[in-house]
Order: sequence, then C-alpha cells, then structure tokens
Amino acid sequence: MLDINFIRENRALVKKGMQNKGEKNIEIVDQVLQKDEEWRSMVTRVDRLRAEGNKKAKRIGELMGQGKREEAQKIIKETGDNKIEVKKLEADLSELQDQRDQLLYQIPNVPDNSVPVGHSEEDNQVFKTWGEPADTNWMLPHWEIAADKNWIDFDRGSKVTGAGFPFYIGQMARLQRSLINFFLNEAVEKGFTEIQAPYFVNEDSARGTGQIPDKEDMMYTIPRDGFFAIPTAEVPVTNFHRDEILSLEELPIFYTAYTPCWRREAGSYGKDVRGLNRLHQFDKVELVKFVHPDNSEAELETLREYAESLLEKLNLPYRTLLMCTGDMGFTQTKKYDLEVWSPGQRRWLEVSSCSNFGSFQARRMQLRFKNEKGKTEMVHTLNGSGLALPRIVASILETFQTESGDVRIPEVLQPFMSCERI
RNA sequence: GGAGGGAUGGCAGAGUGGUCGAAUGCGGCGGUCUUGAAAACCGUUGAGGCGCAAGUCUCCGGGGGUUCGAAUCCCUCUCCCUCCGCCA
Repeated sequence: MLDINFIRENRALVKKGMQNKGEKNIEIVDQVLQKDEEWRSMVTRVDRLRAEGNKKAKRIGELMGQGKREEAQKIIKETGDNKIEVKKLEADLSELQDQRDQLLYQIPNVPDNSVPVGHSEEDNQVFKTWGEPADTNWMLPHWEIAADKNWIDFDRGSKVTGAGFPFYIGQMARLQRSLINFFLNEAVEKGFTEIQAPYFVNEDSARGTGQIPDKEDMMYTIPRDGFFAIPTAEVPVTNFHRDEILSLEELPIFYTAYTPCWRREAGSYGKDVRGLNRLHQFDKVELVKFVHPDNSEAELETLREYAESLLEKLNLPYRTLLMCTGDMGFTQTKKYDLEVWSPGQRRWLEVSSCSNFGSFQARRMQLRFKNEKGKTEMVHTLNGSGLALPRIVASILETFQTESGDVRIPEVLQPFMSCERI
C-alpha cells in the first residue's frame, strides 16, 4: 500500500497513476483522504481524553502511596464518565482506521515515470529482442513432440488430479531437474543466496506481498488450516523479512528459490491452455531483492539483464517488453516481461516478469531498515522469475527439435543431462 | 494427539497491581585517555501515531476482559521448550 502521507501530498499524482493503470474508482483517493482527516481529528480527541485519565490514575497512585485514601476515593469517583467516553471513542477510532485502511488497500502503486502510458498489452513497448525467431512450417508444437516421445502425460495428470497438472516422464523429468539446477547455480554465482521456502503461507504473508486482497482468487486454499498454496516463491521469500528492521549494512539482500507454483487460473479456461502454455502447477526459480530505495531503479535493470542472460545461455530467441501502465499490475512501479519464442506455435511465451515494487510491499509487510541518518525507512523490494520452467521446456522442445524427431540439448544443460540430444 | 513450562528492548535477563517504556549485563553509538588500538571510565542507545511546536498517546507474543490504574490479574488464540505417544 501507499503511504497515506504520500497520498496527502501527491493527490493528483496518485490519481493520475490510478487512471493510467485503468482503475475506474479514482474518487477513492478523495475518500481515503477524507477518512484520514476524520481519523486524525478523532485521534486528537481520544488522546486528550486518555491523557486526562492517565493523569488522574497517576494522582490516585500518589495519594494511595501517601495513605490519603479519602482524597483518592474522591478522584476515583470522577473518573467514571471519562472512562465510558474513552471506550466509545476508541471504538469509533478503530472503525475509522479500518475504513481508511480498507480504502488504502484499494489504491495501486504509482507507475514510474519511465513507464509508457497505455491500456492494454498492445501498448507495451518492445524493449529488446535477441536471437532470430525461427519461422518455418515443419516445426511441431511441443505437445506433439512430447506425445511422440511419451515425455509428458497430460491425461494421467487429469485423472490423478485434474487438468493442468501433468506428469513429466523420463528425460522430460530430467530436463526439468536440469533447468532448476542450472537456474539456481547461475543465480548463486551472481550473488543470490539460495533458499528453500515453505509451499504454503498464512494469510498475513499473502497480504504482505499483495495477493490479498487484490488477487485472492489466483490461489489454492487450505481452509482448514488457513493456508494458501503459493502462486510463486515471491510470497514466502519476500515475507521472509516481514516485520523486521534491517540494518543498513545488510542491504542489499538477494535470494533465489526454486518452488512449485500453484495457480487456479480461474476464468482463463479454454484460452491458450494447450500443452505447457498454462498450468495449474508449474516449477519456477524465483529471484527476490531487498534494496536501498536509492538503488531499486538500477536493481530492476540488473535483474532484467540477469534473466535475459539465462535465455541467451540457453540460446533461446526472446524479446523483452516494458509493460505499459495498463498492463503492469497493482503493486508494481515498473515491470518487464521476457517472452521466449515458440517456433512450433509461432508465438511469444512469457517466461519471466521482473518488477520493482518500491516501498509498496514493504509497507504492507512493515519491512524497514535504518538509513544513513539512523531513521527507519521502508526498504524497496523487487522480484523476477529466473525462470519459469514450462514455457522454457516448450521452447526448448520446439526450437531445438530436429527433423529426425530428436531434440538437441542446449550446451549449458548438457552437463546436467549427460547427453547432447534426447 | 496427551501432560507440563514459557513468550519482556539487538541479545541475555529482572520486574507479579500504582511516577514501569521498563532494572542490570552484553552488544551498538559518541566521548575521555592513547602515536594508534585494546582495556578502563563517562555519556548515550526500542518502535510507532497525532501535532507547526510545546507536548501527548499507543506498543512488554496476538485478541478480548477486570480495574481509577495492567508487563504484572482473568479469558482466548498463536508460537516456542520439555516429557509421553505416533511418524517420513
């Protein structure tokens, strides 16, 4: 969420940001400021009453200590009304605060200046392209290759769990394991600390990174225990430092984590769901950064470059999009998507998304650090996929398929696969 | 799953109804001394809200209650530890 004082001082900017992100409910900014106004005046009232009560209680203590019972009793009698009044106003106060915060939660992060304004994916800017997308007729889509080789079993996945939960078999299981190892090794080499995270999180964590309340429906739930199956490692890893005050020297902190990811993908049935394009469970290596506010812009660029380097090492043609305001999401200030070329489908597939959240997540999580002046300040958080597996697998199968039906293995994966083709 | 014990500032650890946001020690920061450092000594050192400020309020795991007054008493939840049972 945004800082209420920031909104107070930048009302127009926040509104413009909302507009650019395609939010209809711009008046919410005025509403939240109105509520804040009410809340603040209520705080003053309550504090004044509490101060009065405190003073009396203190005086009573003194008198009791001196053995002046009667005088004390006299003051005790006076306190009754004040006490009732305070109780009532405290209730009002917390209600006002709830109302204010609920509005606050509905205000999205303000896009960075460098983000192009636009409504839909058509307005995203192609930031970079790399490699030469193959465009020939003979190349098969990955699901046909996988079916030929009996590498992926979608039907049995459906039987055992449901659509979007495939089995990977033999060399395909090994390919996935190789990719995970490759991605983790690369990240560790770049200074990311490898961490293994829980696959379920509680409600506070889901709120901390912004899945609640904005994207609640994306997650699978375990209601009996109040857990959510993680839709990305971002959630547990970013929440790792929730409610902490880090020291200046600890920053920046870089983590990488492999986890499965679960997404309900409600509402997207029937759309681009062929093969590995869209699954309910998939594997991903995630990168998370906690940085000094001064550095988050630059850190986003290095994060993007790092993710791009992985695709280059795999020799997969890709393009990088700078997402426009309307397509970037609620919590981000700026976001890049990396899309790999799928020659069998002749389309781009998103395999990474690198985002800067500024202090938006940190504020929800109360994740702070002591700055140069010794003051506590919100850290900035970023994350990026490095990378999501299924579409990488799809692209590898399609890009490196041979006319004999085999698939060549990218050189960087050969040590993990112990072979050059499968 | 059963029984018991616990949760206090960066850490350790006192505090069981009254001036306690909290002793003391360690750690951190500043200073004295020193060529420099160490030691010693002195001082300082939690987070947050409202307010131009003076100031004031809140926070001793979370929530609720008793009381003029709660870190301290009661209820409840969560987590941790010990023992028993079960178990990859």
